[in-house]
Amino acid sequence: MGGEETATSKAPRTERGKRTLRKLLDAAAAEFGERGYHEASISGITQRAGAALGTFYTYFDSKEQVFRALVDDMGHLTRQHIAERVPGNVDRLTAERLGLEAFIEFVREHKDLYRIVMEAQFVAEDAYLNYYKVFAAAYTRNLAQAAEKGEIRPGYEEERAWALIGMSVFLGMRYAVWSSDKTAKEVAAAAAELITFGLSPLARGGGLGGGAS
Amino acid sequence: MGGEETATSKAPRTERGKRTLRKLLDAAAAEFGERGYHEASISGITQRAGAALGTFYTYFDSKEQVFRALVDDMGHLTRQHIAERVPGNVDRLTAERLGLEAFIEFVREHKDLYRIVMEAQFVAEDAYLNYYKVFAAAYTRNLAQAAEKGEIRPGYEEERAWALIGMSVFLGMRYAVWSSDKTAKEVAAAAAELITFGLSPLARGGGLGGGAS
DNA sequence: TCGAAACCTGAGTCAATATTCAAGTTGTAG
DNA sequence: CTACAACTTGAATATTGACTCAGGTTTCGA
Repeated sequence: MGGEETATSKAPRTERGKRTLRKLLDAAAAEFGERGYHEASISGITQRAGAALGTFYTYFDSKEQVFRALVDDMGHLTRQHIAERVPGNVDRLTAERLGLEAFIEFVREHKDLYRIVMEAQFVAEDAYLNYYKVFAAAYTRNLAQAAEKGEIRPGYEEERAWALIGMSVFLGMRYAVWSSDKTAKEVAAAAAELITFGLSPLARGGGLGGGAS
Repeated sequence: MGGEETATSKAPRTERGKRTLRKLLDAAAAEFGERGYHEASISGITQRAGAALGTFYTYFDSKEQVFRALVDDMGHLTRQHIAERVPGNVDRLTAERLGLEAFIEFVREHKDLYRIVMEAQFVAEDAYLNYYKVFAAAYTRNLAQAAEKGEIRPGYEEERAWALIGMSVFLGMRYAVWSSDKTAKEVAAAAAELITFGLSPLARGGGLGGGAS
């Protein structure tokens, strides 16, 4: 997959240009995040950025292109943030808890960008697909490796990856985007307990986060 | 709560009217499902329905109103379909598996409507919120009851409900909307195994679906 | 310091389409 | 059969907002 660099001809060549581009990207994130893709307007973006309408087209070909750029950006940022918070040497079950905790925190700090990712499903489906496929592939691999090491039960790696991603996404939506009435730690502990032991009454009740609500 | 009946003044009074309304609703589901809310056009809807443009406004006040009507409809249909497939007397863990299986099958048969529900997050956020809140509340209650009966470990009912809904939604998206490369039964079995025992290598490996991929 | 390249400006163009409405057609009660 | 209500029609209206462009201003290497 190639598209690291965006449009070739539109890259800024001076310091001033770089500053303007950054202002426009931040403004676009805010505008799309607050108003959604279709309610958002280019003039809204340039107003937020303190620039003239035409300036937008110095750096972007279209409304859709800047939106896609933001989605890709979010993918990088998310993976980076989670990687920073999850040491490479912990076992899979611990990694799940820390990863979810980091994810929820991240979403809280980037609600706008997160909303953009979700809306990409309807605006730039391929970008959205790619976003989650990258996650799912990495996740599937991690699960398979953990299974080999005996850290988790083997089997169903792909289905589990999608199930776990869905869990994270919805917990992020509910406890980061919609409301922050519980801490990321609490939510992550609850989910980790579920991921580790399932719902079965036979599993040991102690363990991680305690057990009571 | 309460909006069962839609607009009062716009209800059809003759057989012909009822038929036209139904054609418009079906056409709207197809148009929104295929093209998304904003790409969809009223003229697209009326063309599919074989009606004139103005006829749409005999039955609906606006584009958004018909969209909301479809979201509400989907909520009813989904709950009904799942309730039909999950006997009331089975234990919670079995209910989870059957419910997910029914859900995936349902999404496969109603991809258009399902896409509409997801897009509602950006078009009619309150309708979307309501859709999931109803599910989450019911789910939370079911989990609490099951815990009382000793069918599952108690605690974290609300977080678990959202986590499980997220799982279903993403598995539905991946294995029903995007691709049908696995049967609903297979996917449900994998998820049920995860929900029941978690990932822990300590849980018994036999049980439900076997274990190997 | 100079000039070209880079950048900025915002009024104007243009296509799309949600919604209205005045004039017809069909159904049905009496 | 008649007349009114229900329904249908599609051209016209009105708004919106993405995108263009011709002319300025700023930057920066030489």
